[in-house]
Amino acid sequence: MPAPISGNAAEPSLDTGLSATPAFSPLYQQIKGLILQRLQAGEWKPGELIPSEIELAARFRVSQGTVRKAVDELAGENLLVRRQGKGTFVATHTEQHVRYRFLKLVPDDGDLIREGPAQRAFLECKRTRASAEIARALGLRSGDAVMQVRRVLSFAADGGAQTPTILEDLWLPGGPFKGLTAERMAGFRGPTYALFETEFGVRMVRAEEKIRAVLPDADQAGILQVAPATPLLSVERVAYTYNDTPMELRRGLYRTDTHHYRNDLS
Amino acid sequence: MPAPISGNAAEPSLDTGLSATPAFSPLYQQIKGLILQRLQAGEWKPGELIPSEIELAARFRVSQGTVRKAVDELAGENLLVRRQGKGTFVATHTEQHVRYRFLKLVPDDGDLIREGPAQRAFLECKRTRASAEIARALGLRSGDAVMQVRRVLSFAADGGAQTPTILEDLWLPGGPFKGLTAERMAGFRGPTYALFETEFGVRMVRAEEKIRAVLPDADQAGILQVAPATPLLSVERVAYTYNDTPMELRRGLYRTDTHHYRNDLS
DNA sequence: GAGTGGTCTAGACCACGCG
DNA sequence: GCGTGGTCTAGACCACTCA
Repeated sequence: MPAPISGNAAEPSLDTGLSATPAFSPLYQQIKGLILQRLQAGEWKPGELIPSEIELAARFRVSQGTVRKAVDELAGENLLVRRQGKGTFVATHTEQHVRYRFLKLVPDDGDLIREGPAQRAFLECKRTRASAEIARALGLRSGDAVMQVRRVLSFAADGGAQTPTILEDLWLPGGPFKGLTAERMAGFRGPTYALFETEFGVRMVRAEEKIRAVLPDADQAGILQVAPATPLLSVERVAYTYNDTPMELRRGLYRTDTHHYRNDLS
Repeated sequence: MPAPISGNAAEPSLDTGLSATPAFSPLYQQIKGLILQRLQAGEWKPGELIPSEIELAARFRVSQGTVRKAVDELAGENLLVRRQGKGTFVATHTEQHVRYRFLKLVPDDGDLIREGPAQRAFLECKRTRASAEIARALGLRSGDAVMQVRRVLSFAADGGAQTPTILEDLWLPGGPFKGLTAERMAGFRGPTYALFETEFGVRMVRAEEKIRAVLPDADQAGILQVAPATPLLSVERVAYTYNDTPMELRRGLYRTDTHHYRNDLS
């Protein structure tokens, strides 16, 4: 139980060699950092209950209000989930009441009902070596081992027939994802990121997407059952775990004839 | 200076006819509502300094901490901007150090420098009547007066030549935007939403976008100087002012050969 | 130095979930 | 009824801005 600072009021934390700016950091930020460390270290695992504010306050030798502000920020970043009367939990993709937290493609008719969590078909799951481009995105070196997955998501149209709507290629660093197979992915109930959490201990925290309009090649058009001249959304995503470490590169092709990519700006 | 509640602790606010649930609302939420009212009423205008926390606390008969929490939330929603040592200001699109807060199209080479705030050409600005579709999006009735604007944004390519990249059609309710002309828009320095603020008193607070991949018609292809078979991003935006009132419908076509739509997920 | 927002504390009470 | 997070208060001190 490290006492993060000495006095009562905040002080410039550790002195970094060149102290151009004293780099004042509020106490609650330091507490936030300490909590983050424990999350990264896997001390508190996704879905688990973390110590109560009062206990954390005692442990860190600060007031409950200071812990509260640290936890507030972490909850705002979707790393923790507060539940009044129960406690504070490590956020998870498993039972996140919003399934598909990162999937912004929604049916045109505002039906959020999501007719069954989409049908997934895994076309490929192989171990390969990272190209320069893939390596750069994942923070690896060219030639490093990576897992490559290709899958198709189909959504039920009006009649109930499944329409292939998303074609995705995933690249994952070979180390953490050793042992990933199409069978394991196909057999898993729930979001892919939930599988990554429970089976590989990798929790995706945030992601960046680059979106373009493109035409599919013959292969892609065939898989998505569209004419070659059909414009599609190209969605390139890099997903990060704790500490801004990239852990997934994903290239998706979205049909937008019955769905659209929805984004809220503020 | 209305005292929002009677006692010391929070109480269920006004009793709504059917009191199925007492609808408990924290004090700071009520304060937030009161501040919002004043913002909507234009009592504090964009860019202006609002009263200090201490004065607001006195005015509302609550503690500074309660005002602080209300202001914190409003700042989080980009309605207010806090500046330490100076005060709290009403947010504005004018000098928002991030120009183009709602424009997510960025050059492929991560250069955020934004080579000159884009060159704008206004092709049209006319008063028309709302179609059923436009009316629905803007919360009007079919046939109501609307302003319709068509413009092209061009960005400098490597050499320095301007490349037409965005073709946008805007629809605005005729009432608030009476007197809008292409000349006024062309002559205005700064973001369009800043013009709306200073010239028409309409402040855009948030927006929703629906994105698809499409092919341009002959007209559109000509304006954007692309082949007819070039896939483009279709970005349909509804922008809202206070109180979730829609005030703009915007349909954009984005070229994505040198730029991409960037989105951060968390 | 005065005024503003920012941090930190300590204590009280409330709403919620659960046994 | 207990423990949790949620709200509210009052007061102290710190960091920043500007005259």
